[in-house]
Amino acid sequence: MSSHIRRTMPLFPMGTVMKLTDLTARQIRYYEQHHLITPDRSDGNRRLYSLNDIDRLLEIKDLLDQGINMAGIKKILLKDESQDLQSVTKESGAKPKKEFTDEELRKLLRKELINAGRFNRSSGIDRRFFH
DNA sequence: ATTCTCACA
DNA sequence: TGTGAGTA
Repeated sequence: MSSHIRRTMPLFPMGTVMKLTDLTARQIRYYEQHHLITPDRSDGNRRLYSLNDIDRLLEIKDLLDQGINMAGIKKILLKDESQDLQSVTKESGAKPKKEFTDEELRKLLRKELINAGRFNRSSGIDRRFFH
């Protein structure tokens, strides 16, 4: 129950998500319009993304790299969502649910703390996870 | 310095 | 989807 909170808690702003996912702000907002992600808003109407949102965006990026268009991505993610709401998936095989491991999170958050204090423009965080 | 919304050569 | 304008 508490892990849900951890993943749902609004944490990072646009800039961070951009670096983490290697997606443009335009894309990230665009996917939101298509209900692929639902980040919370905070103070001055600024988006705050949760770990779930990050995972979601990374999945989208994967699908994108695989040459799948928005239509396809929508189908996949939205269908996957309805499955979660309905029943426990155990019979029809494996549902590709990719989530951060604790170690990955450690790296990301550490990187964040480092970049937080300074004006570090050289991104390339997730180049270590994919590619 | 960052992010947001909106609109389009 | 990119990008620039004008804000908050």
